[in-house]
Amino acid sequence: MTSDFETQLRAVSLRVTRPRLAVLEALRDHPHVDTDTVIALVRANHPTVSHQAVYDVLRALTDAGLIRRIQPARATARYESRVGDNHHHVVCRSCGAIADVECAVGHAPCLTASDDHGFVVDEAEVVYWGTCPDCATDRISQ
Amino acid sequence: MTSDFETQLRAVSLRVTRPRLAVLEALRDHPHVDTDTVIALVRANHPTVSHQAVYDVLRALTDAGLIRRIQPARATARYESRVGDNHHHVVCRSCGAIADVECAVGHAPCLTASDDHGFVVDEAEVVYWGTCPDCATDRISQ
DNA sequence: GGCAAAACTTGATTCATTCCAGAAGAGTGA
DNA sequence: TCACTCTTCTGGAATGAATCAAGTTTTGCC
Repeated sequence: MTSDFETQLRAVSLRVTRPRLAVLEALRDHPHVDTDTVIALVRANHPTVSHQAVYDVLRALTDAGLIRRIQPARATARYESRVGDNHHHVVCRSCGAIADVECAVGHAPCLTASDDHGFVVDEAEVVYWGTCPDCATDRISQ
Repeated sequence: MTSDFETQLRAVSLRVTRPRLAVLEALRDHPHVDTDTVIALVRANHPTVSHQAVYDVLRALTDAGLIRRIQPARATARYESRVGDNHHHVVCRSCGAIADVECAVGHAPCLTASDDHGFVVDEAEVVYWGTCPDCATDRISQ
């Protein structure tokens, strides 16, 4: 378990520290959480970790590609540990809930822009906007 | 020209005010600008407009669907006046430049999630990440 | 064990965005 | 055209996520 994260960290030549392991654990157990929640989760087990350390760790892990930062409009940054597969997200407009969505179309035609304006594109990010089941129910019952 | 914007505003039952017209003009002439730039552009013609008014107007116009807010990760909010067609954006990782991209695939298979988790999806937003021509050139020449 | 570099702690700061109270302006009916 | 009402705007202060800075601790390596 922990040694798994250790391996991941070493693989990208990052040192293995308690804050980093704690962040990785928190993200494994709670996908799509924002920075504040990560801090709270980490402190549940390691009360002395500073918020600055969490920001630092999140940035380091993101740069290293171990976690992914997602930031839908009008929301604070969220992170998830699932990387490598090109999956996407559905975001609820009303409550901000996020769920994973597999990339429907196999080799992903949507990942190729029609006219790239000379840009060298290396990733396509898709965000589906809508209403989650809970909010849809609320709206009807009101 | 101006009367065109006036019509748009009235169509969504928003009052026609100088700040609103100024913001719409600024966005027509400068697509993909951030809030600060909008404020600067508006003040070029109407020096007395407060920053709060611009924030207010941008929100009102966004809610009304006259403009669209785009907010790539690690960047401040940007706005564009092109709405209605489902076009997407290429964002340069290094300088933040944004360019429009037509939706390549006609009726857009990428707009349909494979498993929507019960979400009612009404929009799919695609962001292509990469390097713009200028930054690519810089990198090579260094 | 001991050393250098990387990472962490504490505390302050920045900056986009929002909140608030009062003033001004737009639309409406007489 | 004029007065009235409600929306919008002005100016200033406040919020909150994220970053910066200085000094201390820890990690990985010899």
